[in-house]
Amino acid sequence: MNPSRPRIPEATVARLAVYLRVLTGLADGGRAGVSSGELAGAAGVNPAGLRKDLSHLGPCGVRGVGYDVLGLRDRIARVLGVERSRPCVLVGLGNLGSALADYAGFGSRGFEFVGLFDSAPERIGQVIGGRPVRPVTELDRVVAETRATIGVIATPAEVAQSVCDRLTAAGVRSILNFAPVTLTAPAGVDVRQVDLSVELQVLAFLDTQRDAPVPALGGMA
Amino acid sequence: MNPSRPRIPEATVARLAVYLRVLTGLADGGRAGVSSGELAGAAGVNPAGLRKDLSHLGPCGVRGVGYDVLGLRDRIARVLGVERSRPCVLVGLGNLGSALADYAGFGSRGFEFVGLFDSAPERIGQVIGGRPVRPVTELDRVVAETRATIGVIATPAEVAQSVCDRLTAAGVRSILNFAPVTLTAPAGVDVRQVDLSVELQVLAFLDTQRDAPVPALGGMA
DNA sequence: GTGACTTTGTTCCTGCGTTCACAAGCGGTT
DNA sequence: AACCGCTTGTGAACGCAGGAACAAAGTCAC
Repeated sequence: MNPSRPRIPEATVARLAVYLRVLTGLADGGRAGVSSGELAGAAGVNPAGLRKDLSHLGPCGVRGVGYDVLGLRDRIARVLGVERSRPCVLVGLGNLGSALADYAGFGSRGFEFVGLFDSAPERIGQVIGGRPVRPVTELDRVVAETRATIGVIATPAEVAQSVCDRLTAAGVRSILNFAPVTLTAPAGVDVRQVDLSVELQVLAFLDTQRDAPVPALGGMA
Repeated sequence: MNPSRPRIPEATVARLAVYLRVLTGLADGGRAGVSSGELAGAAGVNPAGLRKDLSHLGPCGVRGVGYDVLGLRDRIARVLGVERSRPCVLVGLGNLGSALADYAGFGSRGFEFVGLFDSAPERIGQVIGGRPVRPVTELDRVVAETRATIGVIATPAEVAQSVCDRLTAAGVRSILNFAPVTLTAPAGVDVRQVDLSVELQVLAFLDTQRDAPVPALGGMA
């Protein structure tokens, strides 16, 4: 129903990325068409919800038939902005940072790490994922030169805020933070937090709740 | 208002884990008391929302004064089940898996990796985070012996489903999956999906939307 | 002992996301 | 050419999360 851009819910955007991954797999497998039911099953969501998500991009299926795999894939890719490659910088090349830099999935999804930065001298010069690690002192210059607008923080928690400050000062406007701290950024800068231990703790809570659904009443130990 | 256990929203549980991290930091800093406003600021949420989250554990603050840092920390820890150490197994010791196994934050939050598993012969025997890497053939036995109920999957996407099947067959009932595939698990098994590229794509979309907020209506700068 | 201030805990309300159910439309078949 | 089955797209209701405002309660000052 919508023209194209305005107002796509964030939850929908996250699912569109999942659909895109599933569709890419189907396309590689040679599939030409797919129904909402099958696609929803492969993505782990409700078929009606999937159709509603897709309705935000306008009509893109054929009634009575289903969706064209390649067409839908390209359409979602265009909406998500995967068509053009986006320059990103990554700060912190510890275990997690190295994993991110080496992850092939980013390149095929329109992300290119144009700069890897670390403060440890022994890491400078290492080549990870085809890119050399540079000292953080070059961060501002590289961000300005490459016009990178996305920054990923995979540093220890203690320095994450200062890295965030430097990134925003250099012009980065979207930050993905893996450090277990809540970052403060200027208005207009979007920060997304991924806390691995939080995910685990939610899992542990559900585990606890399943073991002891109703303890006794209210009395504590 | 609630006794203690039944019905805490999942979104609240995720935030409780964040509060717990902030409170631990305050406690280490020697702080004795804290108000909802300050705690909310440090956690990046609304003060009223924080109080509502905390109300699920019953009254735990003092009106006119605030919250006792240590008391609140212990209370949240008890609700989240951090008090007792939970045995977890981790499958896939690539870059990401190694980062997880080596992450000190898990141990201090009540998670203990009692088994690290990989299928690559060159990784067997390596010691990561103080634990040796074992062949996946020992997975079933170790899960049974340690009674591990939580499994973490950090393998390539192609084998994630088969690893999931083996974990559930061995008795694991909570799974945290980092592989970019949608897993199918039996009823009663809780699967949480963390897709790093999805997070990045949501960020990229918001970036795109900001650059071109209205396609054809409002003129751009 | 009384008053006033501070902060919590709760309640109401608004908005969003999700799900269910139906109408519209297209292809295949006779 | 007309019918029938299948699938999409949309409209409406339900439930939930988030935010703001108010009442309860405890402490500090005098």
